[in-house]
Amino acid sequence: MTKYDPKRIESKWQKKWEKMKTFQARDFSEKEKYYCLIEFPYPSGEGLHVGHPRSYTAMDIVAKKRKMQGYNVMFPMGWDAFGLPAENYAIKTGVHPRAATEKNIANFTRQLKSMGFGFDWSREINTTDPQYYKWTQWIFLKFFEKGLAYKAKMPINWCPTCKIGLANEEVVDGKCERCGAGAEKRDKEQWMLRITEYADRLLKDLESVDYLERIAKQQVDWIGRSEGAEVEFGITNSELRIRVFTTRPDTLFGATYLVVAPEHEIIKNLASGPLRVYDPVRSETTGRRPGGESRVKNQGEVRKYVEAAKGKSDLERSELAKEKTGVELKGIKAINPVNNEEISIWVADYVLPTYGTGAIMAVPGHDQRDWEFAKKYDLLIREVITGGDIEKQAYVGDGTLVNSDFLNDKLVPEAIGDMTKWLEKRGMGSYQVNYKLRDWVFSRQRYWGEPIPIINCEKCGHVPVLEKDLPVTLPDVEKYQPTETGDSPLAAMDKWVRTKCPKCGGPARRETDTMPNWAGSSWYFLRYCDSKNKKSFADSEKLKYWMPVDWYNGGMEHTTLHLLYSRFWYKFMYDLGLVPTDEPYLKRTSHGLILGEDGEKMSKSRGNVINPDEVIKKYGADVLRIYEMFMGPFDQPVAWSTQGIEGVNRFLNKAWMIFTHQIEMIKLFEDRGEKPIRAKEDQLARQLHRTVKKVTDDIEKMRFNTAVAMLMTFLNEVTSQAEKVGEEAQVWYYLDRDDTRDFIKLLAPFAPHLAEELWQKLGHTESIFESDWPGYNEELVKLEEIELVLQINGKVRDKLNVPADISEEKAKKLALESEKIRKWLAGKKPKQVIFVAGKLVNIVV
RNA sequence: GCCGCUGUGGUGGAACUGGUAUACACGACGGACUUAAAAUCCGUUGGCUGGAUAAGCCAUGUGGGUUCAAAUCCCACCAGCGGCACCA
Repeated sequence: MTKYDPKRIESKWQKKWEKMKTFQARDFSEKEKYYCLIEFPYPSGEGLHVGHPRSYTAMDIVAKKRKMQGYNVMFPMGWDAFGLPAENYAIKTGVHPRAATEKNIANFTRQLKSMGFGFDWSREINTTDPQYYKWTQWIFLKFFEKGLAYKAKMPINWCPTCKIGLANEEVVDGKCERCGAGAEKRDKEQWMLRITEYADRLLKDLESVDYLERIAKQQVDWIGRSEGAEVEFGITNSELRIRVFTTRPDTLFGATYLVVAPEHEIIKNLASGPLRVYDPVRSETTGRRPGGESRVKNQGEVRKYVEAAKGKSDLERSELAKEKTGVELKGIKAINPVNNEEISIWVADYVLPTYGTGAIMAVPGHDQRDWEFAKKYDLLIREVITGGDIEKQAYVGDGTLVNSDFLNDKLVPEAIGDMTKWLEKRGMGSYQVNYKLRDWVFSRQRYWGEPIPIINCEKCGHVPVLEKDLPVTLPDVEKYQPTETGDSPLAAMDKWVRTKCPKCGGPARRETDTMPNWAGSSWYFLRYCDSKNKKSFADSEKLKYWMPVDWYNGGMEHTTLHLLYSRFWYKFMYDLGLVPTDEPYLKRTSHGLILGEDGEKMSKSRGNVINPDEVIKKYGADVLRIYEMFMGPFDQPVAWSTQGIEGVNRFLNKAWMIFTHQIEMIKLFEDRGEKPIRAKEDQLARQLHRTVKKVTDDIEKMRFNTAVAMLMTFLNEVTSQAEKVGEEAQVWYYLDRDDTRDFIKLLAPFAPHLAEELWQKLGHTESIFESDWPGYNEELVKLEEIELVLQINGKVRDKLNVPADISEEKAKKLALESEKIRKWLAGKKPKQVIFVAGKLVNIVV
């Protein structure tokens, strides 16, 4: 008998599968299609992380099972290769991101191929390939054409020392990661995508797809729909107005002050000096002087506060909520439209510019944050809803209205409706649906991304690059560092920047911003359907055949951004008639992170990184695959265990030993024209049927850990029933050809190399993945006999072996006859006897 | 801070819609084989009382509740993890 040698069999089958095109998907096959998708990796310099194979193995198991179930399966792979790390590496070393990326991809490819995944490599894509990003740019132009791409002034992180824009990740504790100087917010003209236009549908259509509950929940919350009213407050001695959004227009009589975000335009507009207005065509800011406005008296103080807020992140601003700060805009007052009361206006950084209108009406009596703020600054707290004690804290519950004129004695829901109507009638406000979701900042002032295909012409404004001129390729630059003006390094490439306007032919300048990493990943699953198409992003017939994705697995960390962005792009394309359905993914699941042995996130600096290459070298890919599935519940984070992997190694060695032996024995019998013995047939056969059922079901529910446990249990059963038979006292495992075949099939998606090798030893010439998935007999799965539990007051007192289908009457009778039960009853009369079929009898005394 | 999730032996975890808590695996301990070690095989293994493989009590983060019955449902609290829009 040969020893289990994963190295030999794994590379052997990997080569064979590639040669035989075993896992290639066929366009327009008559079989039903099944599209399995995993998030394509960013090919980092560190190589494959043991976390990657967790998701890939899971979907690989699904894909292989589906193939055996007769589907035409597509399970593609590609590279999400634009991104910050390659660029920062380039800044440090001068190595072109393209070169670094190519090298990393080669390494990733080697690593992935050594795992035995059934990827269809013929469809491989790479977001940094001009033939790919040509279509990313093309889709952007569609957004531009439809008015969903626009420019707006948005804050970026800015390091005043390095004079460059920073990604959020590069700001650590409010400081620039490179030099340690305090990072600031700085306004910059940015390309935006109007995702909010789709907020409604992104929310509603979640009902039509099968996403894991917590994934759908997180999306719903991220979109954050709320109904309420927008209310307009006038300002004393001014034509300016402040609009606020509130979900509680019923409390308007209790609004005793307003709070605006430090970024709110009213602050600039009420300051002395010219009103600054940005001219998008000329890319500059010009001054305009508003006439006869009132002025804030404590401008110095306000300006200082606004400046300080620039150095804080949104996170800090809301985190500091315990100690809320603010400054009153002295000398001006707002007018409450319902009662013409003059109320003070404050600026406070706990109000964020990005939500609602960037201004709120404060109702300290009925909002806890407002209440704390009012207590601190000694502002009026007025009760307008009964039911609480506003001296102690804000009352946020239901109740009837008081101190509210025409709303008095009404209940909250009615008051909301009445107030909204009242405001609408007088033009002071309106019913409004508000979303937390914000438009998507689509510009990056970076090198390693898709150039935004826009040409800025002095005469014509923003002009799209002609379709025939796509792709706008990334030019080589001398420096990868963003420029001191905050523009991308492309801005320094004068030759590249200077071009002609496609509309008027006059001199014009190229857009130098690039797209965010999310761009390429927002539509990659479409390109897989037709990855080599030169005429369009993908052939519409092929899209019709393959889309939508049947099952998409990825990380929880992508739930709100990537998942939402790609749904948005897809819906937009659906509206243009470019894709066949209105949702891209039928089913979405998530995997948990793999942590280091210390329970911490794996990272170089912690020194707890496990390299999959080393694991494969020591144990083989099949062991790594099964260990990653066995280590814990798939959707939860689990810590790596070097010891735990030993158990899986033993399991596969045992499987190899048992089956190579038994296959020889079966052949021996068959050669002699005898039927192999299958004594104890009943027990083992029933166990096998149970195993088939459990593994079949568990894969669908992504409960891979219990599926593996079941495979182990079966093997334990096989060994425990083995006997020595014959003259040479050979071990006999009581498995005939059919049993052996079925078990190997169950093992195949988990340990494809081992299973394929055993399959061949059984005498098959075609791949095991061309065979069919085993079925089971529901009758044989059922237990014949059960252990009936006898309880008294819910405590187990005795157990009886009885037929599984025992009747209620008989079970109760047996229970009361039990000696132990009689002892516990001690002559007392049972009050109640409860019978649970197939489980227990509980006697209540 | 906001949103989402998790908490069960020495460890990773199992327990389907409330119904035998601790499957499977790791580790530990004892034994077999071996000159020895590794590997392999067999046995024991939640805690406490007990000579016991007799009997019993206590255990699913903490405190309460619902129920004949709670790891599972409800309320409050504690701890940890993920996301928070320019990391991907």
